[in-house]
Parts: sequence; structure tokens; C-alpha cells
Amino acid sequence: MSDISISLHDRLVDCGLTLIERGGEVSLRAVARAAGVSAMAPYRHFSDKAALMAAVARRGFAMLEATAARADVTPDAAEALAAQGAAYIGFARANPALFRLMFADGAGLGLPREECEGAYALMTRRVAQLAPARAETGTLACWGLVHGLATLALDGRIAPNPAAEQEVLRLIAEALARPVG
Amino acid sequence: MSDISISLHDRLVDCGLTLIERGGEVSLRAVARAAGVSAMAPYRHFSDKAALMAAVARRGFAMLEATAARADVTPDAAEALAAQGAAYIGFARANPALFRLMFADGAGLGLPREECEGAYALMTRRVAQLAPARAETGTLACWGLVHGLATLALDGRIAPNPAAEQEVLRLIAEALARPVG
DNA sequence: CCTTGCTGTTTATGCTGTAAACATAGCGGC
DNA sequence: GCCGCTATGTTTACAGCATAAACAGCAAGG
Repeated sequence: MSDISISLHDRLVDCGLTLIERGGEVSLRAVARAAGVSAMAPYRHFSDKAALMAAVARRGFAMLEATAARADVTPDAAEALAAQGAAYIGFARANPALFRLMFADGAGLGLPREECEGAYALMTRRVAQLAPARAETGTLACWGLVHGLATLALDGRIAPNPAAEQEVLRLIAEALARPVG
Repeated sequence: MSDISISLHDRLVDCGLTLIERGGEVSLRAVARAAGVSAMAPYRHFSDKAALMAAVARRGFAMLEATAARADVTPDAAEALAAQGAAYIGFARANPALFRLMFADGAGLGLPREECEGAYALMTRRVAQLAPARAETGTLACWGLVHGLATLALDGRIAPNPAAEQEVLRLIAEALARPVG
């Protein structure tokens, strides 16, 4: 098509990302159409539809990490944690289909752990700073809570309510900051 | 087929539930095959594939509520809350595809609120008992956390670890029980 | 009896993922 | 220059999907 300089491989991932950001179901054929090639062309670069979607999901995880990193600016650990959480939830709401691909559909996608856990590592660091005595439990709690709110939000189960979400995030940050009960 | 006494409508929902509990993708045709009728027969009882799946999801929500209710036995509110959470997560792990249908796929299914919130109401009651001053925030936190852990678990993002989950659930229950910070 | 409505059937259409065979273009070795 | 090789694309073909349309039997009610 217009951009002959980049490989079809990358163009397919770009088109997949664009299509999935637009919301609907993404078929291999639709991606191929968007890239201006035949329906079978993607198979020269990806063994599967799943492999193509995995490449798109990889990009998604990179975007999520970047979003969380951008939010993680203040020196105050609790505040940074809440900001990360808000960014995570905001990312899910801004890219619902991509987020679903990354987590729900991505379950069987077989992406390597490290590719998926950039944002998780950022959170781990802050939790360790806040509650070194129970870093593991704390991270699980934070991630679970934030991921749950994100999931519920994009499934339409809870209405967008940043104030309430902030309150909840602060609730858990406080609980972590307190000495072990 | 064998069971002529119950309506095809109900038999289709039964078969849908059975198929989805077995794990894989559920096609309308597969449900029809399982019920022993032609591929078009379901359309006499459900306008859509989505309508049939909504009926299955409704059953799922009833099952989830029953599971949570069975766990909600002790008088101690914090303990009961943790037990409910464990039951919720256990349900998700035991019925991954059904759980996904109920929440992720069910986003656009248009089930009425009341049908989906049986388990939620049980939780609300306990949170109100534990932290009447911030019932709303508390319920959001509990639901978000439990739902997040359930989702992460069935997406293979966290390994099954009931002990760790109990610890996390207790952490938030304690945070709620404490006076407002 | 005859119509009407309910419930099922068969048939057909356009989508999907993917297998298989074929084309073509660039490239290293002779 | 030519020969084969590999990479990358094409067309064609097939099975499975949701769903539309037309048709068939059968109960109830006039």
C-alpha cells in the first residue's frame, strides 16, 4: 500500500492494533484487507491468527507499561501506587478490546511472562517500598484490586467513577502502609 | 430425544451450560446438536445466539449466588466476607468458561442488573455490617479485589494459591474494620 | 373442514480460519 | 547468462459458523 518501506509483518501488527482499537471483532481477513494483501499473506509471517494477535498483545503490554510509568512520578509511594492504579484502569477503559485481548483472550496466547509484567514490576517496586514486610501479599492485593476494577469497568459492570476508584486505591494503600496486624 | 418432557427451550439452556462447563467454544450448532435438533431449531426459542447465551449466563449467576451463600455462614462479618471471596474465586476457577461468559462476553448480553447481582448483594450486606461508614467504597474494594483475583486466576495470570488469597482477603477485611483514616 | 399459530425442518448466503498449489522475484553458484 | 533456491505473495478450496427464507406437521378453535 502506501507504506512500502516497513515489512508486512510490522504493518500487519499495526493494522491489527488499529482495528482492535476501533473496537469490534478482529478477523485475520480484516487485518489482511487493512494491510492491502490477500487473506493468506499473514500466514507467511505468523503461523496462526493467535500468533498475530499475540504480537498485537505484546504491543499492548508495552503501551500499558508506558502508561503506568508515566503515572508513577511522585516520590510518595502510596500516591504513586494510586496513580499507577488509576492509569491502569484508564488504559483498560481507553482500549477495552485491546485490554481484553491482552488478558482474557491472551490466556492461551503463550506470551512470555516478562513481556506481560512490565506494569506489574512497577507496582511491585512501589509496594515493596510501602510495605516491605509483606511485599508479595501487598502486590497481589494491589494488582488484583486494580485489575478487577479495570475488568469490571470495561465489562460495563461499574460506571466510570474516578473519585470512587481513587478512594478505593487509597484505602488499600493505607492498609499496606500500616504495620502488620 | 430421551427427555421429551421438558421444553426444548430449557433443554437448550441445559446443553449450553453443559457444553460451556466442558470448556471449549460454544457454537449455536453445537448446542443444537447436543439437544438433538437441527441447527435452526434454537431460533424458535431464542432470537439470537446471544439470547441463548444470556439464558445460560443467567443460570451461571444463580449458581454463583448459591455458591457464595453457601460460604456465608459464620456470624463474624470479616470471616464471612473472606469466605464469600474464596467461594467467588473458587467458582471462577471451577467454571472458567461460564465465568467468562457471565462477565466478559456478557457485557453486551443485556441481562437485567438484578439477575447479576445476587452475590454482590450478599457482599454488600457483610461490608455494611463491617464498615457501615463507608459501605459503598468498601463494597467496591471487595468486589474489585475478588473479581480481579478470580479473573487473573482463570486467565492463568496467577497460580492457584488459596493461602495467599485468604491473606489478601483478610487484609482488606481488616482495613475495612478499622476506623476511617 | 379449514384456518391459524407453534415448532420443527431443509436449504442457501456470506462470513470465518486455514490447507494446498501455484506464481514470482531476488540471489548465490556455476 | 543460466539454474535452482528461498521468501513472499497469490488464487482456489473446504469445513464450520450465524443466520435468513421457505416449507412441513400438528394442535386448537372457529
